[in-house]
Amino acid sequence: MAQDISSQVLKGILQGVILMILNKKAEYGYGLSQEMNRYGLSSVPKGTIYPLLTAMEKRGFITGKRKASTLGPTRKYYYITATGKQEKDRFIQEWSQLQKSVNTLIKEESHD
Amino acid sequence: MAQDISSQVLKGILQGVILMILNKKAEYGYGLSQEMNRYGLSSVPKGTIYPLLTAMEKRGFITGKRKASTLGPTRKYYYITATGKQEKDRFIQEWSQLQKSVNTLIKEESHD
DNA sequence: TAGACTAGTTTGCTTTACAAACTAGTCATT
DNA sequence: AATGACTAGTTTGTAAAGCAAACTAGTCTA
Repeated sequence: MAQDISSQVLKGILQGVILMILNKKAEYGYGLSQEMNRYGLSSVPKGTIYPLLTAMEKRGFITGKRKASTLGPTRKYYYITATGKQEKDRFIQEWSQLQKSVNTLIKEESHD
Repeated sequence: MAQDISSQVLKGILQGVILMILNKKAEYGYGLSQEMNRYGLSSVPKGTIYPLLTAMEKRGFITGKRKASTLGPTRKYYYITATGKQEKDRFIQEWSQLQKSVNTLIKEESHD
C-alpha cells in the first residue's frame, strides 16, 4: 500500500472529495472516513471531518438525516443537494486545471 | 485561458509548488508570484506568499539573500537547500498518490 | 463488567490565510 | 517637482481551519 497523504496536501480538496463520494451514495461521517481510507486518502481525524460536514450543511451543499443503526449509536447520513452537485462539478474542473499546472512543473524539472 | 484555481485548493500544495520552482532557479517573492501565474496558478496574495517564504526559511527548506535591483527596490532571492530538495521529492510522491486517489473517484462517478 | 468498536459533539489551542496599511525604490507623464 | 503606475517587501490584526482530546452513548464479545 502506498504512503499516506499528509493532511496538509489533502486539506484543500477534502470538501470536493466528500461531495464526490456523497454524489454516489449517502453516507454518515464515520462511514465516509472509512470510505476515504479505501481510496488511499488517509484517515481524516474526526475533529476535522465532523465540523466540516456541519459547515458544508450550513453552506447548503449537503443535508443530514439521523437514522438509528441496529449495530451501534444512531448515524447521521448526509445527502448531496443540487447546490452541492454544482459545487462538486466546479471542484472537478478546478482539480483538472490544478493537475495540468502541477504536472507541467514536475515534467519540466525531470528533463532539465 | 482556463479558470483560476481557488486559493482553497491551492493551499496544501503551495509550498510544494514553490520548492519545485526554486529547484529550477532562485527567485524572489514577487517574481515567484508572476512565475506561478504563468503556470496557471492564480495570483497568490502577498499576505500569503511572503509570510510563507519566511516560514519555509525557518524550516530550513530555503535560504534568502538580498540583492539590489537596478529597476526597483532590493529583492530577496530564495535558494532551495538540500533539506528543501528532499521535501520537494516528498511532495512529488504525495502528489502522485493524491492524483491516483482523486482520479479514481472522478472516473467512478462518470461511468455510473 | 470490562474492553473494543462504532458514532457523534464540543471545547480549546495552534496554525494559516490574507486583506490592508505602510515603507521604499524606479520610471514615465504632466 | 509632483503624480501615478509598477515593483518589492514587512508587519499587523482578524478571521477561519485544523484537530487533539475529552465527553457521551450505543452494540458486541470475552
